Amino acid sequence: MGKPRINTMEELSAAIGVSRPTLSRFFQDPSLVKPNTVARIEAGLATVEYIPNFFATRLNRKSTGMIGVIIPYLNDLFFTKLLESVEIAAMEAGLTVITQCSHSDPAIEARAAETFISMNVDGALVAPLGDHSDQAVYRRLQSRLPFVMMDSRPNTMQGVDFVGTNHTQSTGLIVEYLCRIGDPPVFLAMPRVNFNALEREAAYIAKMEELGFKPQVLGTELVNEDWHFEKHGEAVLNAELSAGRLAERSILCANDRLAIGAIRAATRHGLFPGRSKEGGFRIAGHDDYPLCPNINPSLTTVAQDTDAIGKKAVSRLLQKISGDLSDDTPEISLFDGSLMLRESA
Amino acid sequence: MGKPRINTMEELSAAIGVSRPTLSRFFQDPSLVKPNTVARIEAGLATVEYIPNFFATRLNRKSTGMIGVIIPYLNDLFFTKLLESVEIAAMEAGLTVITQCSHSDPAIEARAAETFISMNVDGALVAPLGDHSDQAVYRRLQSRLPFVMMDSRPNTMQGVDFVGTNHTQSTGLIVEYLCRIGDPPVFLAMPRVNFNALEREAAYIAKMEELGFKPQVLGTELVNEDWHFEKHGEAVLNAELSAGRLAERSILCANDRLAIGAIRAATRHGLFPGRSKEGGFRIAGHDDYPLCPNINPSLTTVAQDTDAIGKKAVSRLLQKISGDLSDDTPEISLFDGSLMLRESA
DNA sequence: CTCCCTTTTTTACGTATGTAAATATTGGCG
DNA sequence: CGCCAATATTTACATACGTAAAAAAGGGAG
Repeated sequence: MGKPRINTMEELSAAIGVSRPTLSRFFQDPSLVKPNTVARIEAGLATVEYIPNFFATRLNRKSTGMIGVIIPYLNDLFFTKLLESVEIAAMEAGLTVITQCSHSDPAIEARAAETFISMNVDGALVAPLGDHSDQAVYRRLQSRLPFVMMDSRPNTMQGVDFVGTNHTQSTGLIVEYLCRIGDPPVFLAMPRVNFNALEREAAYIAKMEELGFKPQVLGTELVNEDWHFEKHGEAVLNAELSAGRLAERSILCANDRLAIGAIRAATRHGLFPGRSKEGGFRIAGHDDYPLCPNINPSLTTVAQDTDAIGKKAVSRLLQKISGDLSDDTPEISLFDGSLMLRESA
Repeated sequence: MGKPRINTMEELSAAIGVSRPTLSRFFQDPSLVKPNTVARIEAGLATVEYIPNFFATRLNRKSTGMIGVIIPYLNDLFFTKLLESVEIAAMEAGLTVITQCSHSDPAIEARAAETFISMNVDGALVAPLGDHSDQAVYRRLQSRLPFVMMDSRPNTMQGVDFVGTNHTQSTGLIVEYLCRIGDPPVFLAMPRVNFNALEREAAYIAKMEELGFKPQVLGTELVNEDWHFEKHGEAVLNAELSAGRLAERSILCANDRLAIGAIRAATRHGLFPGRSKEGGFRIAGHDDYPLCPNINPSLTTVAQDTDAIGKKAVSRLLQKISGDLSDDTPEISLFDGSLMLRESA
């Protein structure tokens, strides 16, 4: 529209006849200004086009009202769900979220951290890359601002606030289910690049032994260089089936994307995993990837509570930002997984 | 590490004995400073921990070196791929990317636009929401800064720079393929909330008529309120198959996620779409969603060149930012789709 | 009408850096 | 040794707003 554009608060002050400090207080919190004056300001604002400068606003405030969020990958609906949950929670708390993606590159992750520090964000939330990460980056953030890790945690980062899934519980749950209904599962793992995958593998082994079964882990060797989860799952199971193995077994995949690939391998061998057939060939996953209900067969899995994780991460960060912590012991919040029974197991 | 922390350039100047303006020039571009001095500064920087303040840096520059990017959804790997391409291209151009997601909410989209203006970003790239968007938001951005739309474009926004797919070509390509190899396809559409879907529908109809076939469009009525693409595709095809229709037809879905749902519906009716069976039941999609190769059967589709779209959007935006345009006619860049022949059709 | 309290305005300074102009320094060369 | 050019430093001001203190204005109660 043709509203006159006003660039600074000074000009605005002149235009609507209210002093600049009063305007400043109005933009921070209208309740600090007398209702009568508020009305005058709002009437004036309706007349012009003015947006306070973001940088000038933050330059001399004690709090920027921003938090930084780093996720490792964009092309994974799990992180995307987590990010959505975080962004909504932060928005409800009135925070501006600056999201950065590492794109699988530790150097980019490090740069994102620098940016956050440089922006004086009130706090940072990071879902780390796998092994590759330079953990000095996390320690740096940890030492400079309120900091919470999400999803997975390097085993060398024990003194940090963390929010994630209890993989011992979640993996135990599905191992127990698979053992209860049919054959004890083998575990389709992946190359050791992901902390969570390792935790799940360990949880699988522990639960199997607890139940008196012999654990069996597959797929820890790299299949091809720039592998994707689905391709890896498909390749590993395909090799097994081609060798005449596993056709009557249950297969627990370290995550759903591996399972999607495994299902494809099975289908190409004429096998249709399913729980209908007692004791027969079954495939299960972990995470409850959004597409699980929509594939053939739909994938039995154990859901991570991404929504709870995102909300908790934000609320914990806010708590650390506000500074009213009874003690400064790092808080580890682990949410239980829940069984999603579908067709595949 | 125990490096002393230095907060301002003034302190840094005192600490390493180089004047502040020189430091300022050094941080903007070391080549503006004599190599000898550069060495001295770098030696000093290695001794301390200093990061220039992001806000102060941008406050008084003519260019902030930032661009804003808005995408409508996070939980869709198509947008995620596009965003990745954009972020990488921008990074290579030395730009800081501020990403905001609309989360299907026009109010959030509008707020994101305000944030960009308030941040003095050098330019904005937006993939709009569907119908719901308040188009005043786009016009506002368009009038205030270099602005390029991506992916889809409201038909009322004709005077804007746009980068996307040539849906007439891409849809025509797969319609032609389907007609050539077997039965002319019916079109599985979706409720009219998405501009691209409409373009594809129109392209389908045009190509069918060109080839002398009668177009048939399904699924334009809303199935349930908070529908997802997969569920919609599944529900629509399920209804048809249950009514004894379409079992021998070819089905072209407006996008791959609909197709994934359609395949599931087919499977549950004992139908396995495939191109092996000449003239038989087939399902095809549009987009080349990353999971297409991994489902059962793998999905034949037409790929959007998200990488080219992202790169072009960034380069066009840079061109507008630099301001050296021979004329100011909006540029419309449409990339062709390419056929991805897989198992389903 | 005056006093007192609340709110606003005025004034002034702070935030961390960019930027331009004037001045000083340095190095190379004749 | 001295001059010129390149570079660095000094000085000063600019960016747009936050914030605090002092002064002024406004409004209600007595």
